[in-house]
Amino acid sequence: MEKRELKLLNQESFDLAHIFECGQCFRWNKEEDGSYTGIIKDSVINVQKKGEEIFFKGKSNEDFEKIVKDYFDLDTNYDDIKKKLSSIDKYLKISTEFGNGIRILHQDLWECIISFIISANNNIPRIKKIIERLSENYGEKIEFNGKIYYTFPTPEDLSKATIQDLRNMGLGFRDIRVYNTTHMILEKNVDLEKIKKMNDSNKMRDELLKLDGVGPKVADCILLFALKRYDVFPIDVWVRRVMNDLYIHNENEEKVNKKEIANLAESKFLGISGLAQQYLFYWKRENGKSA
DNA sequence: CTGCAGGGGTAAA
DNA sequence: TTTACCCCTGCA
Repeated sequence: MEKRELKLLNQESFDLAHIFECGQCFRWNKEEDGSYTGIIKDSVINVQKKGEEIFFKGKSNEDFEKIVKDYFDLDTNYDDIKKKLSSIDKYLKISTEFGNGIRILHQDLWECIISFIISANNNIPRIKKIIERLSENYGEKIEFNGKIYYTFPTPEDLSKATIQDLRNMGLGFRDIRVYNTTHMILEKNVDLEKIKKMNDSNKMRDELLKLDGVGPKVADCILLFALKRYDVFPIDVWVRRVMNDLYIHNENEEKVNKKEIANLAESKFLGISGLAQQYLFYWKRENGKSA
């Protein structure tokens, strides 16, 4: 493990809070100085922004620059995306301004699958705690700047946990799902490497849906956050709320069916509905009903 | 202090 | 289409 540093200048659209707090990831934590520290595969990384400069410091065995560029999706031009989205209507215009600096992270597929299985009918603080516990117990230890961090466990490592072990770590009814999915992936009943090479979003989704605990919403989150499928549109309670408030106006929000939302998203959001969603979702969540 | 709803859904009936 | 689900927090 070696210490690494990387500095970026004039990086368009890069806001730490908006990236890490928009609900896409669970393992980044804010430091007292305003920077964020997190784990990307086997690397610890601290990100700090000072004016126009962004500093990445960390510990890694791999090509640090490559990891950062890939994970933070630096080859995608978000100014173009915002321009395109804000031309749609006033809500996209407001929300892309509000969420200026959001980027969709390119997360590890395996970690993303387990994380979003855990997210089912759960809240963010508890999701984060559970993922930390899994990492502490089954991941690998890394020391950085005097603190101890843990990588997210590999399928091999996590397969050592029994269902009872998982229950003891607070997964609740999700224990059996994580257990089954871990073993399905380990035994290549579902081959993650094969999924990464696929082109058709629908075929990828079909593969993911074979995993225990992966339903339509979780599958779409995985497609968006780990497989860079910007055309998918994960529909959860928040998205349904936002879409109803802005476009559908049904008095009984719970009666709005998913198909109606999906059709609306597909026709309206120019083939990048996943990105549109992140802006709308983040904007509405941070502003409550007043927005 | 106790009770209870509800949280980024899914699987099973 | 409806229902239970583990655990935790916030609030009456």
